[in-house]
Amino acid sequence: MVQRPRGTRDFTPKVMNRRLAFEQLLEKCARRSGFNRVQTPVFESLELFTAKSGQGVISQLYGFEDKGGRPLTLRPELTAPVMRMIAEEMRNDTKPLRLSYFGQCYRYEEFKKGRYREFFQYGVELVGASGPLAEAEVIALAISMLDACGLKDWQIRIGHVGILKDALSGLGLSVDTPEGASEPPIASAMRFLDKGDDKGLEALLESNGIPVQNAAPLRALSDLEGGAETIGPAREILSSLEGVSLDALDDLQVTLDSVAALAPAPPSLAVDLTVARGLDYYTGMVFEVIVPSMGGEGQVLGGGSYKLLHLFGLPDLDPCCGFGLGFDRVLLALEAQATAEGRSEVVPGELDDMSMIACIPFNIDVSQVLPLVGELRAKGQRVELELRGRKIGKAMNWANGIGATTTMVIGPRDLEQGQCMLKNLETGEQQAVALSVEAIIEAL
RNA sequence: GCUGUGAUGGUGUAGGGGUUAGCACGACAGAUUGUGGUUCUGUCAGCCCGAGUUCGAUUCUCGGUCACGGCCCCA
Repeated sequence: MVQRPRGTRDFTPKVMNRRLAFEQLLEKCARRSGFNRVQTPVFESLELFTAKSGQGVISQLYGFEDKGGRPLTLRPELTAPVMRMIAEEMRNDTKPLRLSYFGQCYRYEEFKKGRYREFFQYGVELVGASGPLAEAEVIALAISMLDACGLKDWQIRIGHVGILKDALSGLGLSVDTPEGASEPPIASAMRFLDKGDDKGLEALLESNGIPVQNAAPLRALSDLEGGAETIGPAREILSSLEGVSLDALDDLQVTLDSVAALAPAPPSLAVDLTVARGLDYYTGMVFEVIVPSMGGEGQVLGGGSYKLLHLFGLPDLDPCCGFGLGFDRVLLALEAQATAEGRSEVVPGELDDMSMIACIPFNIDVSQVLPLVGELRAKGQRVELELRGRKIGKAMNWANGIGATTTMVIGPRDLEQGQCMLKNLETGEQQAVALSVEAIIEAL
């Protein structure tokens, strides 16, 4: 038997119902903040992603050539396509742009729980406005979304790549990659700080001619933990270092205050100056959301301020701010939470509007009920018609099996009397109702 | 990139070098030609793929594929 390709998934109606409910919930949040949905192609020019992220990404791309030999690839993420679309289609639109998107992305890598070769990303980009307030809008939306989906166990970590970068370059570490090295000294330093590798950090400072005693304040800075109150100590540490500006820290303070005013309070908010997004186009505030119970694949959302539009000839619109939400991962977290709490509703609202009429023509010609079925559907009712001519007992079983909430039995006797028998499958109550759309809807 | 475990009807599982391969759920049909979720009966449906060892492999060995984990990485 042919199986589905490695790292992909099928979604049955039951699962899809949940996914649609989740997508709609996210979309509603986005719309309330003024974000509008866009969509881009599933495949793009290969160049779009190599330009943004470098040649290194090619190994994880589903790349191919079309019949004209043009190098293409399935998209590995959605930020670059949206930027491309802005440059191509939206140059003259009123700024700032608030865009949301949702779609499949593809990465050729080993997959596991919460990590698939075909995965779904929901995200937003705020383009054409920058600074602490724009950043706060984006973070506040992320918090509102997670709050709305009912997830309880999560924490948001907010940082600012500029702060640590300024401190390090202020000390004299270079942002340029020396010959023969794989990364600039400043990136090495950030990695050592992130991993807690003090020896590596000290060796690095020494080899760059920087007094080793600077390692201690850097370490203290990156070890800072806590909420918004962390800004104070950070300010003290930074003030003790030579040639370091406090502007970024001031901005972060404004962002945090604005977020607190705009969004519900998250279960846990941490200011962490070592939050580093993977790629270097992030220029300012960065943030991520972790679900601790998910272990190694626990990062469910990540974003920040970045500069990408200069690649498309629109440097004036940089920096932008946005985030991507791991649709599959959040759903996994919600499912785990629902299981733990013994709830059947995983996504808020997924069980709403489940009413469905199972129409059972009994010993009559089906054509006699078709107009009624059509009218009920036209009025917005979900109506499923028994198509196999089952006897009454089996038909009831069928109605039960498809999850109908009401059965509508119409037999010869009913036709004579101009009625149908409506039965509520939950309560078992049955009543005769006149054979008209209005009467039936009224009786539901 | 490294590494551990596994693969039996549609689903979940038992078993084991020669078996009518067992059980549960399921779907379908009947008991029940105007009323479901219970019950009874019947039917449907399975040893991942390839090679090797063997008189004989679903079982043992190797390879592949797929699945589930732990690291590394993660736009």
